[in-house]
Amino acid sequence: MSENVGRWLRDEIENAILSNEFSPGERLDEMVLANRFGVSRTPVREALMQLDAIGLIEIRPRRGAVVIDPGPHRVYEMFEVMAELEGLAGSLAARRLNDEAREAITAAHKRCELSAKAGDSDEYYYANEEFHKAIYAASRSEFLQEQCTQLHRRLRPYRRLQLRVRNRLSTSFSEHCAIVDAIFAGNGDEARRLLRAHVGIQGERFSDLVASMATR
Amino acid sequence: MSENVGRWLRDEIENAILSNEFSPGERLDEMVLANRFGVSRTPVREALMQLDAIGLIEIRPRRGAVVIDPGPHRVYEMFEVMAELEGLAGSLAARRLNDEAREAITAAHKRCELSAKAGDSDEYYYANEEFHKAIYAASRSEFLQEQCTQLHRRLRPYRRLQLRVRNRLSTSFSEHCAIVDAIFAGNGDEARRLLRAHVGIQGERFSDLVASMATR
DNA sequence: AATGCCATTCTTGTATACACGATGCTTGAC
DNA sequence: GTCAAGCATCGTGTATACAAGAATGGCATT
Repeated sequence: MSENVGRWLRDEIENAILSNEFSPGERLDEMVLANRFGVSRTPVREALMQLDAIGLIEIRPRRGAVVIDPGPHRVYEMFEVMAELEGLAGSLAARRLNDEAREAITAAHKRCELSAKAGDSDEYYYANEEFHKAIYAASRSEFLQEQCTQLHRRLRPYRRLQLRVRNRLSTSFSEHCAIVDAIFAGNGDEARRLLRAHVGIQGERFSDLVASMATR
Repeated sequence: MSENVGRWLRDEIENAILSNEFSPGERLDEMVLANRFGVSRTPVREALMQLDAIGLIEIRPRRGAVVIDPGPHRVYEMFEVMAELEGLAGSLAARRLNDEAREAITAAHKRCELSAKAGDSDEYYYANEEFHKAIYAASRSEFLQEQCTQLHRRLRPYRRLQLRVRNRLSTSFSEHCAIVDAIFAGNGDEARRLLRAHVGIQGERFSDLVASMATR
Protein backbone atom coordinates (compact mmCIF):
# COMPACT_ATOMS: atom_id res chain seq x y z
CA MET A 1 0.00 0.00 0.00
CA SER A 2 1.18 3.49 -0.84
CA GLU A 3 2.41 5.65 2.02
CA ASN A 4 -0.80 7.55 2.43
CA VAL A 5 -4.14 5.88 2.61
CA GLY A 6 -5.87 8.41 0.38
CA ARG A 7 -3.70 7.68 -2.64
CA TRP A 8 -3.87 3.96 -2.02
CA LEU A 9 -7.67 4.14 -1.90
CA ARG A 10 -7.74 6.16 -5.10
CA ASP A 11 -5.87 3.42 -6.95
CA GLU A 12 -7.92 0.71 -5.28
CA ILE A 13 -11.26 2.27 -6.17
CA GLU A 14 -10.04 3.22 -9.64
CA ASN A 15 -9.09 -0.38 -10.31
CA ALA A 16 -12.41 -1.57 -8.96
CA ILE A 17 -14.18 0.75 -11.38
CA LEU A 18 -12.01 -0.09 -14.38
CA SER A 19 -12.38 -3.80 -13.73
CA ASN A 20 -16.10 -3.27 -13.60
CA GLU A 21 -16.44 -4.32 -9.98
CA PHE A 22 -18.34 -1.08 -9.53
CA SER A 23 -20.67 -0.79 -12.48
CA PRO A 24 -21.43 2.48 -14.24
CA GLY A 25 -24.23 4.31 -12.50
CA GLU A 26 -23.54 2.58 -9.19
CA ARG A 27 -23.64 4.70 -6.08
CA LEU A 28 -20.47 4.80 -4.01
CA ASP A 29 -21.36 5.16 -0.35
CA GLU A 30 -18.58 6.72 1.69
CA MET A 31 -19.26 4.71 4.86
CA VAL A 32 -19.49 1.43 2.96
CA LEU A 33 -16.14 2.08 1.31
CA ALA A 34 -14.63 3.22 4.61
CA ASN A 35 -15.73 0.03 6.35
CA ARG A 36 -14.65 -2.15 3.45
CA PHE A 37 -11.13 -0.77 3.53
CA GLY A 38 -11.01 -0.36 7.29
CA VAL A 39 -10.39 3.40 7.32
CA SER A 40 -12.40 6.49 8.20
CA ARG A 41 -14.42 8.56 5.78
CA THR A 42 -11.77 11.24 5.39
CA PRO A 43 -9.33 9.39 3.10
CA VAL A 44 -12.26 7.85 1.25
CA ARG A 45 -13.57 11.31 0.48
CA GLU A 46 -10.14 12.41 -0.68
CA ALA A 47 -9.93 9.44 -3.02
CA LEU A 48 -13.38 10.19 -4.39
CA MET A 49 -12.52 13.85 -4.98
CA GLN A 50 -9.55 12.76 -7.03
CA LEU A 51 -11.54 10.27 -9.07
CA ASP A 52 -14.06 13.04 -9.69
CA ALA A 53 -11.29 15.32 -10.93
CA ILE A 54 -10.02 12.61 -13.27
CA GLY A 55 -13.52 12.07 -14.58
CA LEU A 56 -14.14 8.50 -13.48
CA ILE A 57 -16.93 9.34 -11.07
CA GLU A 58 -19.29 12.22 -10.56
CA ILE A 59 -19.92 13.78 -7.17
CA ARG A 60 -23.27 15.48 -7.07
CA PRO A 61 -23.38 17.94 -4.17
CA ARG A 62 -24.99 16.43 -1.09
CA ARG A 63 -26.13 13.46 -3.12
CA GLY A 64 -23.09 11.26 -3.18
CA ALA A 65 -20.79 9.81 -5.82
CA VAL A 66 -21.77 7.64 -8.75
CA VAL A 67 -19.60 5.84 -11.30
CA ILE A 68 -19.83 7.65 -14.60
CA ASP A 69 -21.44 5.74 -17.43
CA PRO A 70 -19.71 6.94 -20.58
CA GLY A 71 -22.22 5.43 -23.00
CA PRO A 72 -21.29 4.08 -26.43
CA HIS A 73 -21.09 7.44 -28.13
CA ARG A 74 -18.75 8.91 -25.58
CA VAL A 75 -16.57 5.80 -25.62
CA TYR A 76 -16.36 6.23 -29.37
CA GLU A 77 -15.22 9.82 -28.88
CA MET A 78 -12.59 8.64 -26.43
CA PHE A 79 -11.24 6.12 -28.93
CA GLU A 80 -11.20 8.88 -31.53
CA VAL A 81 -8.96 11.02 -29.33
CA MET A 82 -6.88 8.01 -28.34
CA ALA A 83 -6.29 7.23 -32.01
CA GLU A 84 -5.05 10.75 -32.58
CA LEU A 85 -2.69 10.69 -29.63
CA GLU A 86 -1.32 7.28 -30.55
CA GLY A 87 -0.82 8.55 -34.07
CA LEU A 88 1.27 11.39 -32.73
CA ALA A 89 3.20 9.01 -30.50
CA GLY A 90 3.93 6.77 -33.49
CA SER A 91 5.08 9.64 -35.64
CA LEU A 92 7.38 10.93 -32.93
CA ALA A 93 8.64 7.41 -32.26
CA ALA A 94 9.57 7.01 -35.91
CA ARG A 95 11.60 10.21 -35.78
CA ARG A 96 13.21 9.79 -32.39
CA LEU A 97 13.75 6.04 -32.23
CA ASN A 98 16.82 4.93 -30.33
CA ASP A 99 18.23 1.49 -29.60
CA GLU A 100 16.53 1.13 -26.26
CA ALA A 101 13.08 1.96 -27.64
CA ARG A 102 13.66 -0.25 -30.67
CA GLU A 103 14.41 -3.21 -28.43
CA ALA A 104 11.39 -2.58 -26.21
CA ILE A 105 9.08 -2.43 -29.23
CA THR A 106 10.65 -5.53 -30.77
CA ALA A 107 10.26 -7.49 -27.53
CA ALA A 108 6.61 -6.50 -27.08
CA HIS A 109 5.91 -7.19 -30.74
CA LYS A 110 7.43 -10.66 -30.40
CA ARG A 111 5.26 -11.32 -27.38
CA CYS A 112 2.19 -10.28 -29.36
CA GLU A 113 3.18 -12.63 -32.16
CA LEU A 114 3.48 -15.61 -29.83
CA SER A 115 0.15 -15.05 -28.11
CA ALA A 116 -1.63 -14.26 -31.37
CA LYS A 117 -0.41 -17.51 -32.92
CA ALA A 118 -1.40 -19.37 -29.77
CA GLY A 119 -4.82 -17.72 -29.96
CA ASP A 120 -4.47 -16.71 -26.31
CA SER A 121 -6.58 -13.58 -26.18
CA ASP A 122 -5.85 -12.84 -22.51
CA GLU A 123 -2.11 -13.04 -23.03
CA TYR A 124 -2.42 -11.01 -26.23
CA TYR A 125 -4.28 -8.37 -24.25
CA TYR A 126 -1.33 -7.86 -21.93
CA ALA A 127 1.25 -8.13 -24.73
CA ASN A 128 -0.74 -5.58 -26.72
CA GLU A 129 -0.72 -3.22 -23.77
CA GLU A 130 3.05 -3.58 -23.49
CA PHE A 131 3.39 -2.94 -27.24
CA HIS A 132 1.44 0.28 -27.13
CA LYS A 133 3.23 1.47 -24.01
CA ALA A 134 6.54 0.82 -25.74
CA ILE A 135 5.45 3.15 -28.52
CA TYR A 136 4.39 5.84 -26.06
CA ALA A 137 7.80 5.60 -24.44
CA ALA A 138 9.53 5.69 -27.81
CA SER A 139 7.88 9.04 -28.55
CA ARG A 140 10.12 10.44 -25.83
CA SER A 141 7.47 12.96 -24.89
CA GLU A 142 6.74 12.53 -21.21
CA PHE A 143 3.53 14.49 -21.34
CA LEU A 144 2.21 12.58 -24.35
CA GLN A 145 3.19 9.34 -22.67
CA GLU A 146 1.20 10.28 -19.56
CA GLN A 147 -1.85 11.32 -21.54
CA CYS A 148 -1.77 8.15 -23.60
CA THR A 149 -1.32 5.93 -20.56
CA GLN A 150 -4.19 7.59 -18.75
CA LEU A 151 -6.60 7.31 -21.65
CA HIS A 152 -5.43 3.76 -22.31
CA ARG A 153 -6.31 2.87 -18.72
CA ARG A 154 -9.78 4.31 -19.03
CA LEU A 155 -10.43 2.46 -22.26
CA ARG A 156 -9.09 -0.81 -20.90
CA PRO A 157 -12.43 -2.54 -20.34
CA TYR A 158 -13.60 -1.77 -23.85
CA ARG A 159 -10.37 -2.85 -25.50
CA ARG A 160 -10.67 -6.15 -23.73
CA LEU A 161 -14.17 -6.63 -25.06
CA GLN A 162 -13.03 -5.85 -28.56
CA LEU A 163 -10.43 -8.59 -28.60
CA ARG A 164 -13.20 -11.12 -28.20
CA VAL A 165 -14.63 -10.18 -31.57
CA ARG A 166 -14.21 -12.61 -34.50
CA ASN A 167 -10.60 -12.93 -35.61
CA ARG A 168 -9.56 -9.58 -34.23
CA LEU A 169 -6.37 -11.11 -32.82
CA SER A 170 -4.73 -11.90 -36.15
CA THR A 171 -6.01 -8.68 -37.73
CA SER A 172 -4.59 -6.69 -34.85
CA PHE A 173 -1.26 -8.43 -35.07
CA SER A 174 -0.84 -7.86 -38.78
CA GLU A 175 -1.58 -4.19 -38.19
CA HIS A 176 1.13 -4.21 -35.56
CA CYS A 177 3.59 -5.56 -38.11
CA ALA A 178 2.95 -2.70 -40.49
CA ILE A 179 3.23 -0.20 -37.65
CA VAL A 180 6.57 -1.61 -36.52
CA ASP A 181 7.86 -1.49 -40.10
CA ALA A 182 6.85 2.14 -40.49
CA ILE A 183 8.40 3.19 -37.19
CA PHE A 184 11.64 1.30 -37.79
CA ALA A 185 11.83 2.77 -41.31
CA GLY A 186 11.57 6.23 -39.78
CA ASN A 187 8.38 6.86 -41.71
CA GLY A 188 6.50 9.06 -39.26
CA ASP A 189 3.54 9.92 -41.47
CA GLU A 190 2.89 6.28 -42.27
CA ALA A 191 3.23 5.26 -38.61
CA ARG A 192 0.74 7.96 -37.67
CA ARG A 193 -1.74 6.88 -40.31
CA LEU A 194 -1.50 3.21 -39.42
CA LEU A 195 -1.82 3.79 -35.69
CA ARG A 196 -4.82 6.04 -36.15
CA ALA A 197 -6.50 3.31 -38.16
CA HIS A 198 -5.42 0.63 -35.72
CA VAL A 199 -6.78 2.36 -32.64
CA GLY A 200 -9.81 4.13 -34.03
CA ILE A 201 -13.17 2.43 -34.25
CA GLN A 202 -14.47 2.75 -37.77
CA GLY A 203 -17.56 1.30 -39.35
CA GLU A 204 -18.67 -2.08 -38.10
CA ARG A 205 -16.30 -2.04 -35.16
CA PHE A 206 -18.51 0.59 -33.56
CA SER A 207 -21.53 -1.69 -33.64
CA ASP A 208 -19.34 -4.47 -32.26
CA LEU A 209 -18.49 -2.16 -29.41
CA VAL A 210 -22.09 -1.23 -28.74
CA ALA A 211 -23.11 -4.88 -28.82
CA SER A 212 -20.40 -5.93 -26.39
CA MET A 213 -21.22 -3.02 -24.07
CA ALA A 214 -24.86 -4.01 -24.00
CA THR A 215 -24.17 -7.57 -22.90
CA ARG A 216 -22.26 -6.83 -19.76
CA MET B 1 -19.42 30.49 -4.96
CA SER B 2 -20.28 26.93 -5.92
CA GLU B 3 -22.48 24.97 -3.57
CA ASN B 4 -19.69 23.14 -1.87
CA VAL B 5 -16.62 24.88 -0.61
CA GLY B 6 -14.21 22.20 -1.82
CA ARG B 7 -15.08 22.67 -5.47
CA TRP B 8 -15.11 26.42 -5.14
CA LEU B 9 -11.66 26.32 -3.59
CA ARG B 10 -10.41 24.05 -6.36
CA ASP B 11 -11.43 26.60 -8.98
CA GLU B 12 -10.11 29.45 -6.89
CA ILE B 13 -6.69 27.90 -6.34
CA GLU B 14 -6.56 26.67 -9.92
CA ASN B 15 -7.14 30.19 -11.18
CA ALA B 16 -4.55 31.52 -8.79
CA ILE B 17 -2.02 29.05 -10.19
CA LEU B 18 -2.92 29.63 -13.83
CA SER B 19 -2.78 33.39 -13.39
CA ASN B 20 0.61 32.94 -11.84
CA GLU B 21 -0.39 34.26 -8.45
CA PHE B 22 1.14 31.10 -7.08
CA SER B 23 4.40 30.61 -8.92
CA PRO B 24 5.72 27.24 -10.03
CA GLY B 25 7.64 25.60 -7.21
CA GLU B 26 5.80 27.57 -4.55
CA ARG B 27 4.72 25.71 -1.48
CA LEU B 28 1.01 25.71 -0.73
CA ASP B 29 0.46 25.66 3.00
CA GLU B 30 -2.89 24.22 3.98
CA MET B 31 -3.41 26.46 6.99
CA VAL B 32 -2.43 29.58 5.07
CA LEU B 33 -4.95 28.76 2.35
CA ALA B 34 -7.60 27.86 4.92
CA ASN B 35 -7.18 31.21 6.68
CA ARG B 36 -7.06 33.13 3.44
CA PHE B 37 -10.40 31.71 2.32
CA GLY B 38 -11.91 31.59 5.79
CA VAL B 39 -12.52 27.85 5.89
CA SER B 40 -11.04 24.87 7.69
CA ARG B 41 -8.30 22.63 6.38
CA THR B 42 -10.64 19.89 5.21
CA PRO B 43 -12.04 21.51 2.06
CA VAL B 44 -8.60 22.95 1.32
CA ARG B 45 -7.15 19.46 1.37
CA GLU B 46 -9.91 18.21 -0.90
CA ALA B 47 -9.21 20.97 -3.36
CA LEU B 48 -5.49 20.18 -3.30
CA MET B 49 -6.12 16.47 -3.85
CA GLN B 50 -8.12 17.34 -6.96
CA LEU B 51 -5.48 19.68 -8.30
CA ASP B 52 -2.93 16.93 -7.71
CA ALA B 53 -5.08 14.51 -9.69
CA ILE B 54 -5.35 17.01 -12.54
CA GLY B 55 -1.60 17.50 -12.52
CA LEU B 56 -1.40 21.16 -11.54
CA ILE B 57 0.30 20.57 -8.22
CA GLU B 58 2.25 17.78 -6.64
CA ILE B 59 1.54 16.51 -3.14
CA ARG B 60 4.58 14.88 -1.65
CA PRO B 61 3.56 12.67 1.28
CA ARG B 62 3.97 14.47 4.59
CA ARG B 63 5.80 17.27 2.86
CA GLY B 64 3.01 19.36 1.51
CA ALA B 65 1.89 20.57 -1.88
CA VAL B 66 3.92 22.53 -4.39
CA VAL B 67 2.89 24.09 -7.69
CA ILE B 68 4.33 22.01 -10.51
CA ASP B 69 6.92 23.74 -12.64
CA PRO B 70 6.49 22.30 -16.12
CA GLY B 71 9.75 23.65 -17.50
CA PRO B 72 10.20 24.76 -21.13
CA HIS B 73 10.61 21.28 -22.52
CA ARG B 74 7.45 19.96 -20.94
CA VAL B 75 5.49 23.03 -22.01
CA TYR B 76 6.70 22.33 -25.53
CA GLU B 77 5.39 18.78 -25.24
CA MET B 78 2.06 20.09 -24.03
CA PHE B 79 1.79 22.40 -27.03
CA GLU B 80 2.66 19.47 -29.25
CA VAL B 81 -0.27 17.47 -27.89
CA MET B 82 -2.52 20.52 -27.97
CA ALA B 83 -1.68 21.00 -31.65
CA GLU B 84 -2.68 17.45 -32.39
CA LEU B 85 -5.97 17.69 -30.52
CA GLU B 86 -6.83 21.01 -32.13
CA GLY B 87 -6.02 19.47 -35.49
CA LEU B 88 -8.50 16.70 -34.82
CA ALA B 89 -11.09 19.21 -33.65
CA GLY B 90 -10.61 21.22 -36.82
CA SER B 91 -10.91 18.21 -39.06
CA LEU B 92 -14.09 17.07 -37.32
CA ALA B 93 -15.45 20.61 -37.40
CA ALA B 94 -14.95 20.74 -41.16
CA ARG B 95 -16.92 17.53 -41.57
CA ARG B 96 -19.68 18.17 -39.07
CA LEU B 97 -20.19 21.91 -39.38
CA ASN B 98 -23.74 23.11 -38.85
CA ASP B 99 -25.25 26.58 -38.94
CA GLU B 100 -24.93 27.21 -35.25
CA ALA B 101 -21.23 26.33 -35.18
CA ARG B 102 -20.59 28.32 -38.35
CA GLU B 103 -22.08 31.40 -36.77
CA ALA B 104 -20.12 30.97 -33.55
CA ILE B 105 -16.86 30.64 -35.47
CA THR B 106 -17.69 33.59 -37.69
CA ALA B 107 -18.51 35.78 -34.69
CA ALA B 108 -15.31 34.88 -32.86
CA HIS B 109 -13.28 35.33 -36.03
CA LYS B 110 -14.77 38.78 -36.52
CA ARG B 111 -13.88 39.70 -32.96
CA CYS B 112 -10.31 38.55 -33.59
CA GLU B 113 -10.14 40.69 -36.71
CA LEU B 114 -11.26 43.82 -34.88
CA SER B 115 -8.83 43.42 -32.01
CA ALA B 116 -5.97 42.44 -34.31
CA LYS B 117 -6.49 45.57 -36.42
CA ALA B 118 -6.70 47.64 -33.26
CA GLY B 119 -3.48 46.03 -32.05
CA ASP B 120 -5.19 45.29 -28.73
CA SER B 121 -3.32 42.21 -27.60
CA ASP B 122 -5.38 41.72 -24.44
CA GLU B 123 -8.64 41.83 -26.32
CA TYR B 124 -7.18 39.59 -29.02
CA TYR B 125 -6.24 37.11 -26.31
CA TYR B 126 -9.85 36.72 -25.24
CA ALA B 127 -11.19 36.74 -28.79
CA ASN B 128 -8.64 34.09 -29.72
CA GLU B 129 -9.79 31.94 -26.83
CA GLU B 130 -13.37 32.26 -28.01
CA PHE B 131 -12.31 31.38 -31.55
CA HIS B 132 -10.57 28.18 -30.50
CA LYS B 133 -13.42 27.19 -28.20
CA ALA B 134 -15.84 27.67 -31.07
CA ILE B 135 -13.82 25.17 -33.07
CA TYR B 136 -13.79 22.67 -30.21
CA ALA B 137 -17.55 22.97 -29.98
CA ALA B 138 -17.90 22.62 -33.74
CA SER B 139 -16.15 19.25 -33.58
CA ARG B 140 -19.28 18.02 -31.79
CA SER B 141 -17.20 15.62 -29.76
CA GLU B 142 -17.89 16.31 -26.11
CA PHE B 143 -14.88 14.40 -24.90
CA LEU B 144 -12.51 16.11 -27.32
CA GLN B 145 -14.00 19.44 -26.37
CA GLU B 146 -13.34 18.75 -22.69
CA GLN B 147 -9.77 17.62 -23.31
CA CYS B 148 -9.03 20.63 -25.47
CA THR B 149 -10.55 23.05 -22.99
CA GLN B 150 -8.59 21.56 -20.12
CA LEU B 151 -5.25 21.67 -21.94
CA HIS B 152 -6.05 25.14 -23.24
CA ARG B 153 -6.56 26.30 -19.66
CA ARG B 154 -3.26 24.89 -18.56
CA LEU B 155 -1.41 26.51 -21.44
CA ARG B 156 -3.13 29.83 -20.89
CA PRO B 157 -0.21 31.66 -19.27
CA TYR B 158 2.17 30.67 -22.03
CA ARG B 159 -0.20 31.57 -24.82
CA ARG B 160 -0.54 34.98 -23.28
CA LEU B 161 3.20 35.43 -23.25
CA GLN B 162 3.44 34.41 -26.87
CA LEU B 163 1.10 37.11 -28.05
CA ARG B 164 3.53 39.72 -26.80
CA VAL B 165 6.10 38.58 -29.37
CA ARG B 166 6.80 40.86 -32.33
CA ASN B 167 3.90 40.97 -34.79
CA ARG B 168 2.39 37.70 -33.65
CA LEU B 169 -1.06 39.28 -33.66
CA SER B 170 -1.34 39.78 -37.39
CA THR B 171 0.41 36.51 -38.16
CA SER B 172 -2.00 34.69 -35.87
CA PHE B 173 -4.99 36.36 -37.45
CA SER B 174 -4.01 35.53 -41.01
CA GLU B 175 -3.58 31.93 -39.93
CA HIS B 176 -7.09 32.08 -38.49
CA CYS B 177 -8.40 33.21 -41.87
CA ALA B 178 -6.96 30.20 -43.63
CA ILE B 179 -8.31 27.90 -40.93
CA VAL B 180 -11.81 29.34 -41.23
CA ASP B 181 -11.68 28.96 -45.01
CA ALA B 182 -10.65 25.30 -44.72
CA ILE B 183 -13.33 24.47 -42.18
CA PHE B 184 -16.09 26.26 -44.08
CA ALA B 185 -14.97 24.56 -47.29
CA GLY B 186 -15.33 21.22 -45.54
CA ASN B 187 -11.67 20.49 -46.10
CA GLY B 188 -10.86 18.50 -42.97
CA ASP B 189 -7.30 17.54 -43.86
CA GLU B 190 -6.36 21.12 -44.61
CA ALA B 191 -8.02 22.39 -41.42
CA ARG B 192 -6.12 19.80 -39.44
CA ARG B 193 -2.80 20.73 -41.04
CA LEU B 194 -3.31 24.45 -40.56
CA LEU B 195 -4.42 24.14 -36.95
CA ARG B 196 -1.47 21.89 -36.12
CA ALA B 197 0.85 24.49 -37.54
CA HIS B 198 -1.01 27.33 -35.86
CA VAL B 199 -0.94 25.84 -32.38
CA GLY B 200 2.38 24.02 -32.44
CA ILE B 201 5.60 25.74 -31.50
CA GLN B 202 8.09 25.24 -34.26
CA GLY B 203 11.57 26.59 -34.68
CA GLU B 204 12.18 30.05 -33.32
CA ARG B 205 8.88 30.18 -31.47
CA PHE B 206 10.29 27.70 -28.99
CA SER B 207 13.15 29.99 -28.09
CA ASP B 208 10.68 32.86 -27.83
CA LEU B 209 8.79 30.73 -25.34
CA VAL B 210 11.88 29.90 -23.34
CA ALA B 211 12.88 33.53 -23.28
CA SER B 212 9.48 34.71 -22.10
CA MET B 213 9.33 32.00 -19.47
CA ALA B 214 12.69 33.02 -18.11
CA THR B 215 11.70 36.64 -17.58
CA ARG B 216 8.71 36.08 -15.35
C1' DA C 1 -57.35 4.18 -2.34
C1' DA C 2 -54.29 7.64 -3.83
C1' DT C 3 -51.76 11.69 -3.22
C1' DG C 4 -49.49 15.26 -0.78
C1' DC C 5 -47.22 17.00 3.23
C1' DC C 6 -44.47 16.53 7.30
C1' DA C 7 -41.20 14.30 10.17
C1' DT C 8 -37.54 11.19 10.76
C1' DT C 9 -33.43 9.24 9.31
C1' DC C 10 -29.54 8.69 6.63
C1' DT C 11 -25.68 10.69 4.15
C1' DT C 12 -22.84 14.22 2.90
C1' DG C 13 -20.14 18.60 4.04
C1' DT C 14 -17.20 21.00 7.26
C1' DA C 15 -14.68 21.66 11.49
C1' DT C 16 -11.74 20.22 15.04
C1' DA C 17 -8.81 17.23 17.60
C1' DC C 18 -5.09 14.13 17.86
C1' DA C 19 -1.00 11.53 16.15
C1' DC C 20 3.01 10.87 13.52
C1' DG C 21 6.65 12.21 10.58
C1' DA C 22 9.80 15.76 8.80
C1' DT C 23 12.53 19.75 9.19
C1' DG C 24 15.37 22.93 11.50
C1' DC C 25 17.80 24.67 15.38
C1' DT C 26 20.63 24.24 19.33
C1' DT C 27 24.04 22.21 21.95
C1' DG C 28 27.86 19.43 22.80
C1' DA C 29 31.91 17.01 21.43
C1' DC C 30 35.90 16.41 18.60
C1' DG D 1 35.30 26.12 14.38
C1' DT D 2 32.68 22.56 12.42
C1' DC D 3 29.88 18.63 12.28
C1' DA D 4 26.64 15.58 14.22
C1' DA D 5 23.01 14.19 17.16
C1' DG D 6 18.95 15.04 19.68
C1' DC D 7 15.07 17.72 20.74
C1' DA D 8 11.48 20.88 19.75
C1' DT D 9 8.25 22.71 16.66
C1' DC D 10 5.54 22.88 12.76
C1' DG D 11 2.66 20.72 9.28
C1' DT D 12 0.49 16.90 7.26
C1' DG D 13 -2.48 12.52 7.74
C1' DT D 14 -6.44 10.39 9.77
C1' DA D 15 -10.33 10.04 12.84
C1' DT D 16 -14.35 11.74 14.86
C1' DA D 17 -17.92 14.94 15.98
C1' DC D 18 -21.37 18.04 14.57
C1' DA D 19 -24.41 20.47 11.19
C1' DA D 20 -27.23 20.74 7.19
C1' DG D 21 -29.57 18.98 3.24
C1' DA D 22 -31.86 15.16 0.73
C1' DA D 23 -34.55 10.93 0.57
C1' DT D 24 -37.97 8.06 2.40
C1' DG D 25 -41.79 6.53 4.86
C1' DG D 26 -45.93 7.27 7.35
C1' DC D 27 -49.95 9.72 8.29
C1' DA D 28 -53.67 12.51 7.18
C1' DT D 29 -56.83 14.32 3.98
C1' DT D 30 -59.47 14.29 -0.16
